[in-house]
Amino acid sequence: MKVLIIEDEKALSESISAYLNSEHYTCETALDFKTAMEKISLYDYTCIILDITLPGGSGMDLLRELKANHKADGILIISARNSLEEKILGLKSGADDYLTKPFHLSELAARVSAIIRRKSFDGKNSLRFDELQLDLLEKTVRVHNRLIDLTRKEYDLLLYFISNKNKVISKGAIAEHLWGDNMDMADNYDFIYTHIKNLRKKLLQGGAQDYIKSVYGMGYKFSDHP
Amino acid sequence: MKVLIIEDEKALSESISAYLNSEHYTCETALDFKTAMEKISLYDYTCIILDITLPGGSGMDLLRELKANHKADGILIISARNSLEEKILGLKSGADDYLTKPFHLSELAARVSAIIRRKSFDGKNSLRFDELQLDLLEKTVRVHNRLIDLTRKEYDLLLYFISNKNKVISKGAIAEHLWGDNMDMADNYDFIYTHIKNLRKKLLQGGAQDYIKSVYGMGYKFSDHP
DNA sequence: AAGGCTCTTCAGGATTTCCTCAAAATTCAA
DNA sequence: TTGAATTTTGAGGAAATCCTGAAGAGCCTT
Repeated sequence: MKVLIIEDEKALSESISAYLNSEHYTCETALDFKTAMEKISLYDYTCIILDITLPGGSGMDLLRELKANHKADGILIISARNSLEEKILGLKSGADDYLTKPFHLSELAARVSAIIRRKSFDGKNSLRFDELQLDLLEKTVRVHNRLIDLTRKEYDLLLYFISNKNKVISKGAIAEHLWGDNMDMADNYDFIYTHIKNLRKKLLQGGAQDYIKSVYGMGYKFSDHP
Repeated sequence: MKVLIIEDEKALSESISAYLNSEHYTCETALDFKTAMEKISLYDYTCIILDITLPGGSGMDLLRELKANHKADGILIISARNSLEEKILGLKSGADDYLTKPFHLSELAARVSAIIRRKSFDGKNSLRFDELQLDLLEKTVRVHNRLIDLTRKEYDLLLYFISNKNKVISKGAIAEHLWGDNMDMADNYDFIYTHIKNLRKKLLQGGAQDYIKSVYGMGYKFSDHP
């Protein structure tokens, strides 16, 4: 799950990043307006954390841009306490949530998590797929209530599969979703093979079926019907 | 499904091509105006990706050309962010969708897929032909709800047949649509024969009729009435 | 610094699909 | 009816794709 942090205070940006990272999110940061615009148009994010009081006041343009492209990304606005309440009130309607500095990182994380749940998972915090139960808060996966220990990439992969069940997913899409763009994979899908293999093994060992069907020459499909 | 990429930046053109390839499209590229014009007048494409900001600004001429020939091809325009918004707005009406650089390859692919669905499949993502049901996302084919396992080429072939039902299709056209122009087949259609044979066999074994009629000296016709 | 965990790379082998080829069958036209 | 062109078919090898285990690289914790 990818989060973009748009915040010019480097120290703050980094601590947010570190914290969310430990909470299992893949974070990217943008320290200025230009970088932020580029990243937004280039990539999809599950959630965007936006400091509305960017120097130059262009935070609002960013918000407008996001709305114009009607991206489905969740947006969490953070701002200094003393900024103009009214403007922010207006902006608030465009965003999904709002937080004034200073704040506890744990609160930020909680809100990010809430936004993502609301946006992507219909307000629930667990996904079920046949015998599999995936808890978004605990970041755990269970088969028949028995815990399966997955690494981060495996968890991401499984989450991506489940949210695209029954669709054939190309390896290009997988690579892009799990690694972003800082990966020049050209014609090398070795690591995908490996992660798929490991995920399969763990699910099987945990007592689940092999939901991951390989579709030769096309990609993978996550489904329960044979 | 054939896609033509008209884009002068070779690197971009190639990564688009690679990605769409992994998503199961047959891609051809044109790096300049002249090549593009030639290809367009020579071949049919399911979708055309057009960089409107070609050097020389002839992207617009191309669009006009396409409209004049009222080809049914779907058109997706890509352009640099800073190009003249108004002109583009005008052009927008002629095209089916519009995307500003830089963009995410998965987003491009999603739009291409949407255009094709809208243009060719009435917005649906599944096709029905008599007893046959073809799902574009799952990439599956069913006869009376029973799954038939097809290879990539067989699937492509069937999709091509269904979208040209009741028309006689030449082997040249088949070759062009399934292999693009990077295949010098001279006068050898053996591989088409083989794939037709295999497709027929699988459909029959799956309990379907033999919809594929051979038209001696002409090609094939996909139809249900005898 | 050492150990553990995760991620990546690599090489091999297994599997699946694709293409080639030649012989048999079919169709068409004279 | 006969012969030439075209299509169908099966078999087998070539090529592409996928899987696997093991080893290396990187990072974090202790």
